Amino acid sequence: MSDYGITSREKDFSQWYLDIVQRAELGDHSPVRGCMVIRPNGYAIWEKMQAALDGMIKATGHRNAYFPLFIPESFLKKEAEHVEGFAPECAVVTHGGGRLLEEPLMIRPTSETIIYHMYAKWIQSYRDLPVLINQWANVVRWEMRTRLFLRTTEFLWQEGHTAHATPEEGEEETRRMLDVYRRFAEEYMALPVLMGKKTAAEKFAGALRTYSIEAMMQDGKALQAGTSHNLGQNFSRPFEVRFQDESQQWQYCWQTSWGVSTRLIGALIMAHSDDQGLVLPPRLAPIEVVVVPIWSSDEQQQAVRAYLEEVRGQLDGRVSYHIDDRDQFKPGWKFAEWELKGIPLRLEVGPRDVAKRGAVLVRRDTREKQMLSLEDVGTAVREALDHMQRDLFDRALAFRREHTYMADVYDDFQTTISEKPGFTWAHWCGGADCETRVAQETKATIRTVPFEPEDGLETQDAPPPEQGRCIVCGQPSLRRVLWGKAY
RNA sequence: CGGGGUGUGGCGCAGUCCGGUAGCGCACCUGCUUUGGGAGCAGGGAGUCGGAGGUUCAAAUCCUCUCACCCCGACCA
Repeated sequence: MSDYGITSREKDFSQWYLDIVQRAELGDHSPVRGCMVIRPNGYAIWEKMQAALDGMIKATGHRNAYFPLFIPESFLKKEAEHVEGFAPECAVVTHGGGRLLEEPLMIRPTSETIIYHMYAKWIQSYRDLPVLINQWANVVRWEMRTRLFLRTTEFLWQEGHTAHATPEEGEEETRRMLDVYRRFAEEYMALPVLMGKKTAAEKFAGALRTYSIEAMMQDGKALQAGTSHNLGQNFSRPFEVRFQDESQQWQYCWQTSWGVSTRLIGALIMAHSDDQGLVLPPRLAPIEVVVVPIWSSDEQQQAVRAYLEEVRGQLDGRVSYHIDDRDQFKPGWKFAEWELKGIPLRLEVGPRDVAKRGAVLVRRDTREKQMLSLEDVGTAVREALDHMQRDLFDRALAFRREHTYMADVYDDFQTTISEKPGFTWAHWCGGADCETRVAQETKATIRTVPFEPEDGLETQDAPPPEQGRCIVCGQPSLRRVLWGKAY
């Protein structure tokens, strides 16, 4: 019963991940290296994510727009750090219409440059601010090593780009959207995340500051699940995104950008799924309930089919469901199949249920069975979905806490990092050298620097500020930062 | 780019060392029996053995080159 062609997590975690992607038909390799086909099962999850997040982005005052795929090569070069960070991984178009182009076109790795070029045209006055725009788009980054959903050459994402009159507004926006991502991860993905600041080494190329949400996968590794950047005036200066303030002075805008990508589907898989297949949080499941009718004789089939109409009455308008009445598969086969695909609930309806005027409800995550009477089906299903959503979050949070450690001296830190998959809180002086040394010696990097009480955002589960010494150099440190191996 | 591995019906694999009529399981098609945890029997269809050269009477198998994918490392959401 355990071997349906999925490698167990214990045996080989990354093979398990790839098996889920293939067997649940979420995605597949394309003929082009590193590129991914998102299959209908995977895309349906992305559409659920888009719908929820798009609503949250609009609720915070943003509007959607679309900017082009091609970026003049010269644009990317205008911000020094930005070009240094992205040029090596850009795809470049040199020909069009059979002729060599005068200026090569970069395929966007991200859209700051092209968008801010346009902002410069649109913004004249403080009355034009803030500009709050989001776009859903594809981007291309020529990565060395790819993995379906987690890192692919082309991926889908949303990128928000805003312009403000003051640095305070920019900072506020950066944090607001980070918190939107946290809420989305927690409430829809059932994924607990740690918010915080990125170190200089990990920040976005061209940003003043980068914030992120970090999640723990079942192998104890960290996954950056969303980022929000305070760009300061780093782009508004080279792109001349300026406005006249109330006193007729020309000022450069204060800007932000923020994004999440199809990588979140990878996060979903690695956070919740098991050796039987995909486990989806109900709020992102394309189908919430699959109904599997059971019969043998024709008379039974007629009775069950008639009864199914009553069951539908319980489900219609309350949940999204699918009735799997294919005759070529036996019920047991269907059970396994829908579990593999991650559908949260299964409702079994057979002759015994017709006789008792009931149904059997089974949860995907716990495989717990519940006998229902017909008139309770609608509410029981709704309740089970809510419970499952909450349980997935609680389980993931408990897992993260169980796999989070403290270390005070470097020896201890190294042992913990190498022997215990997970996160480690340890003191750090703030120096790039110490960070680099740890990365080289242990493969662990600083995933996040917790917010301070006065920041207005809280890094849940972070140890409070305290006097300590950097685990590498021994210099004084005022707080522990989060270390871990990352995807 | 470096190290390791794999390419053989749709999928998973054996066969390669030691050259000699391409095989197994699943899936698929037909029929009958089945249906509350991946059904059984009988019959059937399907493969230029990743690609290109070479050696040989003869190549999935030996030699050379090449391509793709996976795993581990260097880059990253």
